[in-house]
Amino acid sequence: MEKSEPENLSEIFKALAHPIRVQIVMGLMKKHECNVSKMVEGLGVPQPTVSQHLNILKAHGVIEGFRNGNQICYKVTNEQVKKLFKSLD
Amino acid sequence: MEKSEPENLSEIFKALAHPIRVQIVMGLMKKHECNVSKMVEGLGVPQPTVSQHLNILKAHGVIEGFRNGNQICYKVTNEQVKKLFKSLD
DNA sequence: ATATCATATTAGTATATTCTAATATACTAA
DNA sequence: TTAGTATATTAGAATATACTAATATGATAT
Repeated sequence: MEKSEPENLSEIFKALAHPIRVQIVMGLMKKHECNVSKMVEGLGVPQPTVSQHLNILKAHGVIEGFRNGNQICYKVTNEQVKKLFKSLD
Repeated sequence: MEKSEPENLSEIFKALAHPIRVQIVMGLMKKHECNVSKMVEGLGVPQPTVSQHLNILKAHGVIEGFRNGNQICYKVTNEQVKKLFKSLD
C-alpha cells in the first residue's frame, strides 16, 4: 500500500476537492473533533448534504466517525491529510 | 485573494484530483521543468490527453508554460502546491 | 411502546469531468 | 513556401459528482 503513489494521492485530493469538505477538514484540524449537528450549524448547509460529504471523506479514508450516544463524532485520522493541512499554515 | 480560504484550497485540490495530473506535478517537482513530448513519453498516454491535463493545471494556476522554440516547457509556479508536495516526502 | 433527536440513505435530476478522434496552430528547417 | 515536429483545441459520448427532497435508521427519554 504505497502511500505516495499518484493513484493514492489523487484519491486524497479528490476527497478534498470541494469547498464544504475542505471546511469540514479544516474545522476538524482546529477543533480536533466535531459532531454532525455542529457542522451543519457552522456550515449552514442541509444535514443530508453534510452527511454525504462526510461519507465521501470517510470512504476515502480521510476521517473516521465514533458514535457517542445519540451523536457521531468525527476526527481526521489520515496522517497524510494532517501533514498536508499543517503545511498550509 | 486569501490563499487559504476553503474555496481556493478546494480549487487546488480539484486541480490535483487526477492521477495523471499528480504524476505531472510530481515529475515537475523532481526535474524542475519538462516539455510536453517528454511527458507524453513518460506517462504513456496520448498527447491530447496530456495537453488537456496541462491546461487544467494551468487554468488553476498550478503550472506555467514557457515556449522554447519548437516546444513548451512547463514548471510548477504555485507556492502552495510546492509546499503541499514537499510535505508529503 | 412511542416520540424525539441525530444521522444516514435513496432516488432523481442537473452539472461537470474524462476520454477519444479529428483537426488546428505555432515554430523550424529545407 | 512546403514539410515536419510540437503542442493545442474541439466535439461528442461515457461516466462521475453534487444537490434537493423524501425517507429510513439508531439512540434516548418518557
